[in-house]
Amino acid sequence: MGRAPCCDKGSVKKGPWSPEEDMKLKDYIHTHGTGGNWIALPTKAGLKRCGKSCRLRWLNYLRPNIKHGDFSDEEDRVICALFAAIGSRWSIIAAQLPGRTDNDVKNYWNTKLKKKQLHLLIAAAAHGQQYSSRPPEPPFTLEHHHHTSPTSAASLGQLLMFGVGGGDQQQQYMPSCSSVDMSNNTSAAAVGLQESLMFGGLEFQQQEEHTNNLLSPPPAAFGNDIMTYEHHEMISPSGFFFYGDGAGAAATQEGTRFLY
DNA sequence: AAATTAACCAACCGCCAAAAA
DNA sequence: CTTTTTGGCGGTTGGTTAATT
Repeated sequence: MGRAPCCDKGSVKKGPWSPEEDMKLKDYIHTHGTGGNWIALPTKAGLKRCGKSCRLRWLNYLRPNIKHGDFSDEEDRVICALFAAIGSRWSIIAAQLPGRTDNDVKNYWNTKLKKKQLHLLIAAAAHGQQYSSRPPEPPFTLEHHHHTSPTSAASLGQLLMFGVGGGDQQQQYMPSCSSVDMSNNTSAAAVGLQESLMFGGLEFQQQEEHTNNLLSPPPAAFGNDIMTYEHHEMISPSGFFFYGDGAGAAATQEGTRFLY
């Protein structure tokens, strides 16, 4: 038996929000706040909506200082770099972009940026050049609230990025600490890894099983040295080929191999 | 001009973890 | 300590608009 639904599906309205509903929600929150209880809020606000729906509407659209419209080049770079480092942790990525929501960033990545980056990669391949995308200027901070798995794509990225240069081994593999300050890591190696992981991140996300293989044996068996990862390979269903050669992961397509 | 396809994005769904009971 | 509730997250869907045939 599954969990009880958070609200009566039959009596709540679904679909797009009307201006009237928006007004009701806005007015209520402006005068009463959220009250720390989204489930109870719609009833109090006179809305026939699920609490989760209200929360989403408020966070993604109605709350103040939401930025809509085109993303800047700098925002592109932040998204790409963070995606490479931590994967599809949209809430964390969005937290680095004032006024942007996780939904917004996610949509932007899935519909535009992913393709844009792919085209850049292919264009670079056609000219026999190394792909280059300047990472964002440090410092920015990664708040890490939800630790998933030490072998997840996110952890892989963090491990590779933050593990360079030694440090506490447990923290490298279990990045459940409250924050990781990237300004502490300005080594050329880290920047190179950040760039080279960019396209690995694209597919690593969907390849947890493969990633687990990539990272075996288990973390406890590894030292601080990133070179431990050399010569692990994987192939994604999309045809991209990933491998770690000790200098970072790389992506190839249609027989073209990039070396960093 | 109409039909079809692609792109975009708001919103929903289900899962997970933390908090509360 | 266990169970239930809630908030938050990421993946996905479906409606709308734009572009193409």
